[in-house]
Amino acid sequence: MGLLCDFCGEQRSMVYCRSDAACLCLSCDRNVHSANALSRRHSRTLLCDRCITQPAIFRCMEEHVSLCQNCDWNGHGGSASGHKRQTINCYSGCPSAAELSRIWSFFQEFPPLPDSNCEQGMGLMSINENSVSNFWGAPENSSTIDIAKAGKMNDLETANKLNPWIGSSSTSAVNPMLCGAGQPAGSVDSTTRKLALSGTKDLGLSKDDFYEDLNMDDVDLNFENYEELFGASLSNAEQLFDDAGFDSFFELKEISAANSNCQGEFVTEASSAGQAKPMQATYSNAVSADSVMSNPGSKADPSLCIPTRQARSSLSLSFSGLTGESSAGDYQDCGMSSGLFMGEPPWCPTAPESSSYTPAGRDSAVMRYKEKKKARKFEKKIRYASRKARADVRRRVKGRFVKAGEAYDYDPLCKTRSC
DNA sequence: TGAACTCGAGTATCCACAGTAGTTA
DNA sequence: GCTAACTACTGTGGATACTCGAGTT
Repeated sequence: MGLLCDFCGEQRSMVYCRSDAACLCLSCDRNVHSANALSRRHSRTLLCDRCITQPAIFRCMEEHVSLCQNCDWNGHGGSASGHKRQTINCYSGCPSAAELSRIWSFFQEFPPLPDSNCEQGMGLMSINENSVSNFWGAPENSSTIDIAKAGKMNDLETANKLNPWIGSSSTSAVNPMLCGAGQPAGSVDSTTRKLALSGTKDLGLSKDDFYEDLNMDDVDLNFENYEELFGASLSNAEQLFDDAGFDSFFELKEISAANSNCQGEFVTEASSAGQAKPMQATYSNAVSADSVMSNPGSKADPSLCIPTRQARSSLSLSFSGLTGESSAGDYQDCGMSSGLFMGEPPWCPTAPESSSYTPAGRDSAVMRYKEKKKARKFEKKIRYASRKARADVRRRVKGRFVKAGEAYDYDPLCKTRSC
């Protein structure tokens, strides 16, 4: 990745495609992602104007630059800079320049492209309404309030027109904080996050929908030993999860808080390290939190994702203060939104109810946790729909595929062998 | 208290075969 | 450099066997 387009190597790269791990100019973006229906699903976002390697998360309206989380924090001061910032949404499909300008209200600020063909090409783009899937809610919820204030997205109908992601009222603009482009260290203020969450209710989305999309269920899977992992520091972590709508964590909190003897080093560390610091997850056994939070179903190296049972028993997940070692980029490939770990402010004052747990409450929480775990969907991503279609109709004997023409005991097309 | 047993949850494996990727002529 | 032919590999779903931990006897 670099300044020049990874595809043509000539034009200045402007957008980042996580699926391709490529930085592309607008022209090549259109060419590459109009090739087929699958490529049109790739979510892209702007490149950081400073490092030109990471997907941008925010647009600084004061400096007119797009910044990734790293550059926003390191060179820009994050939210502390006081600059008015706008969240940069992901998009998919082949939006036109006009549509991009509606997704990104600042799009017109961009200097004219050196190659006029690019802009011309952009004008030829079209959004494929059927080629994209929903990652998250509508932009008026997931973007910053500034958009609405600016009157760019204050009309739901207008927003829906821009939104091919959720059926008839969908958007192609997705908050990169929540989309697959990765979740860098967060400087999204809590207000924004709460707004985004409250918006889910308006859209008919539940919190379950939210954390399912963010693979939080997978996190549950990894953290079998949640009571040990979270210990009694839940009062802090609770706020973060609560902000993000993770009621499962609230349940964990209830369960763990009932076990008052679950005190770890982490508690002391988190409380003394100062609440202004974003947290960093660390493993005592050198397994990075990144690894743990990343795709739990990975077969490539399970040991990196899911510690052995023995190791898990000795694990202590530490949500301590932020250290400079943990860059935003470290989290960008996490299946889970790292905003959960890097949000600002990371730790809010302890919730008043956190100190009053009863055995009944614990039982209730355990029950709810088990029910939710039972109802959890283990959906896997289908990479080849054609293969799935064939497998769906392929005849089997005791679950195994059989050669065409041979006897079978299961026909998915008629469910009974008699047919 | 520890051993043996049961139960449930989760995971690995198997199968055929179309499609993809890489190599060679 | 391009094309065709060939080989090797991948991924798909359902049933089953297996492992492991927790609970019970």
